[in-house]
Amino acid sequence: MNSVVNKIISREYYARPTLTVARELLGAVLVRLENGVRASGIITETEAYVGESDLGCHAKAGITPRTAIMYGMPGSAYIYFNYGMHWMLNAVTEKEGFPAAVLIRAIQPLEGLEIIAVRRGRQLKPKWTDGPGKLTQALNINKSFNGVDLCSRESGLWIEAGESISDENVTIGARVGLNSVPEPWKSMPWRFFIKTRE
DNA sequence: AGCACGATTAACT
DNA sequence: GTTAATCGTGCTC
Repeated sequence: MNSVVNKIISREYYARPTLTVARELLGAVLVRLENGVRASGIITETEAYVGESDLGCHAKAGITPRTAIMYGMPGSAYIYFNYGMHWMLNAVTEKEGFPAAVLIRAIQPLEGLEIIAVRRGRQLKPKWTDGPGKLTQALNINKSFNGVDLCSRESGLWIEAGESISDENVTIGARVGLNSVPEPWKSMPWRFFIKTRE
């Protein structure tokens, strides 16, 4: 697509502090390969969920069947079902044993516009992938990807390095949707997004 | 076994 | 701004 070779992001990258990974994933490219066709998008919004002490993080409940993935290998996909209808995609971070992940909240469609249009065409184009439940719908990501290795192309889902985004183009704020989460967790500035581009 | 609720979305007033 | 849709998960009984 562009001049940058499609370089997949390594496990060492995900093994770093979650806030660092959340910030640096902005500009990276989320890729879904399905039947030989690539559908992808530039990551434009992320949120960090960090450990059992973070009361906004599912890991606050400790190890359960659902959260076990977050305690596992960095670079794994943690996918959960919310509000009875939406799949949420996260990338597991930090060292194995420490439960944390980055929620991918939005992307800007890059490749596979045709297939994305089939799945999201009922909505206006700017709304195709501007929410966590929307991008999983657009790229056909569901429960079957829970636990897959994002550092490998085997599963058909991975993340590639992209343009790096400078600080002046990034907005940082409180995470979204944590309505009943107590302070200070509710207001932690752990949401990162790229300022409006053209 | 039953229950309340959620890291949301789309449609509607 | 308000609300229905819709069900897995973790907690209580």
